[in-house]
Amino acid sequence: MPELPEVETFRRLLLRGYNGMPSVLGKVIQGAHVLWDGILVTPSANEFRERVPGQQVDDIGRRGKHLILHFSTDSLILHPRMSGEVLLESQDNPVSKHCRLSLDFKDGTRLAFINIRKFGRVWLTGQPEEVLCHLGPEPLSDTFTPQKLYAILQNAHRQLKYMLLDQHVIAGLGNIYTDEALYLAKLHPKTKSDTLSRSETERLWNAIRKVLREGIENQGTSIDWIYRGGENQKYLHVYNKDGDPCERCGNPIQKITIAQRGTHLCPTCQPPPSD
DNA sequence: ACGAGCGCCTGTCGGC
DNA sequence: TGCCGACAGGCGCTCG
Repeated sequence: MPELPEVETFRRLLLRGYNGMPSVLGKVIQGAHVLWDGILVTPSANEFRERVPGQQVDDIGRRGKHLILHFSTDSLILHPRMSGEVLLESQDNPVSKHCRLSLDFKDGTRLAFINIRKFGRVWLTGQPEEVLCHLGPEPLSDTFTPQKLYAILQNAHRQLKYMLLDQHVIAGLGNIYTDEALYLAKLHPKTKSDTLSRSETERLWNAIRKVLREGIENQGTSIDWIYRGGENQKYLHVYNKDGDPCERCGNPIQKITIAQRGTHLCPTCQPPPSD
């Protein structure tokens, strides 16, 4: 599920508090539960349960699609992958069937990492940079400029869809926002990255930032049963719109497969590359 | 270097 | 109604 805007939404909700729950900042952990061991990359479940209690939540960050809870001595890194959610609730609530890991705070609240499909991953580490160092630049940061994107694209001869989904290249884009950004930029997803002109690159740069910013403003994209939090689904232009008329030209939106992923585009506004 | 295929999981939806 | 296959917002691996 979550791409950058959804994870950023989790971060902001935890910082600000929601659902009648206060912010998690300053909370002290009393107990830790690992309900499915496979969710932990490191350390072992037993070590996790021993190491976490007593630590306090000092800050919450995000890097790409990773949510980072900075504790007194360790950092807890959560990657929701396809079906992950973070839930702040009272310990009086029954534990969700799909809860894979949870923290009980001393004030009676609980942070639950919900993961229907067991694709999500969790790290507890004193060196978060070791987990995150493989990631490409943050697309919304000031240092991510059109010039930087141009250099990245010229450095490879790959289809744009593959390129944008690759977290080593840019951190945070997934299938929805990639399709939306390519549509806004009027670029076909099979276009080879190093064939883009400066102005096409600038269009793509603007489109990436626009779809991510709008996704955050709308608190993420909810799709049917997986994530019901956000409003952004109302504002999608191509994703899951196959057969609908393109808002720009009226021709039907098409769905094809690239990188084993459903890929949505307007074949008229996003003409296929000639090569 | 690049991209296709597959595996990891659980749930929903549509077709028969 | 029930069964069965296709499909799903991610990513790491192998192979050609």
